[in-house]
Amino acid sequence: MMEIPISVDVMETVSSFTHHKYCSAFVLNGNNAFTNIALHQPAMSFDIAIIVLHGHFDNISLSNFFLLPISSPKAPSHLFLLSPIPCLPPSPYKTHRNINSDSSLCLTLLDPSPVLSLSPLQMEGEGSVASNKLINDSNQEAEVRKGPWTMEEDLILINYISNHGEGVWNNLARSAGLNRTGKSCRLRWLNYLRPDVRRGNITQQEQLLIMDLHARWGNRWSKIARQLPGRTDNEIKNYWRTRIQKRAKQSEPMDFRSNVEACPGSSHDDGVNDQLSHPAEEQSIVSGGGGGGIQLPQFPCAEFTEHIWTLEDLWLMQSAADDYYMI
DNA sequence: AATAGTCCCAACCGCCGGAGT
DNA sequence: CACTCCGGCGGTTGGGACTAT
Repeated sequence: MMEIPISVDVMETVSSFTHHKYCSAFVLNGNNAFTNIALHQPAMSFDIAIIVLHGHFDNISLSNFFLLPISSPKAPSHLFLLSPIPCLPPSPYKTHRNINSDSSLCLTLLDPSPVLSLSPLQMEGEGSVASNKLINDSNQEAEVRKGPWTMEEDLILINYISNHGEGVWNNLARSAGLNRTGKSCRLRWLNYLRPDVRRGNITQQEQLLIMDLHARWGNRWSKIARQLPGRTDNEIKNYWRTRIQKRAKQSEPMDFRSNVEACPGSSHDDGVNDQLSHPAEEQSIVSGGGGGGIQLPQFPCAEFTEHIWTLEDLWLMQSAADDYYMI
């Protein structure tokens, strides 16, 4: 992976867009870590988000970007992407001053209009099967696309829903110009793109809750998921099958037990089950609310820092923000 | 470094029930 | 009542990521 240093010129460009009251800019580097490069406000609410793609990405997911807006009560009105991917045709926002002679730096405005022109975000990695199929399909028309969603499709879907809301999914797919089934769009939105989808590892509390609810309800994943805000049935199902079921097969003692026992107030199974048997408390369990004020995470401030935000940090931000805005 | 094996999860498939006609 | 359409659900799987050899 070739790392491209962020030049001062880029910083100036970014800074020129950070005059907005609620605005932030990030560098997303190849290690899935976010470097905050121009944070002017506590990262609780963004109207504009600027993300600089730093380095080379073979496989990048839009969910990485949406970790930013989901920490705010509303989606940002604009999302800028600064990308060192070669840009054709030249963007009016294009900056110069080489970062690399081969790769221009593009500033792409992702306008929330329903019609989205092709951005320069085509990643090399997706150039093979998926996009070839897309091209072929455009010739043959009508053949519905399957398989992994591209960033373009994600953006189209997000833009469309943010402007028109959810509706009849088949109509939505047609109206948005997505060559996908309504089912596919629904699934993608609900399991992945929806702003309130919570990501990150399943916590000990969530694991306990999943096990308890599964004991009660069986494989009713969607029902179980409703008790874990932000978690999808698909995620819980996968988690169960790949972790819990596997361990059960191996007849290994669940490692959560030792951790649970280490937690004050949860010294044995009875206590845990008692706690879980009250739905009202389930909410408090998963949201981490144990009484007392909610501690918002501390964010780096104004000037440029080298502070690295990992995905974990952002997940923490998101959950804290969720709690904050629910007050 | 190369290969094989394993893990994980996004996305698909098929079925079902409800709503509308 | 029968049919169609659609959304929701649970089961399954392809393939990329990761780990072990």
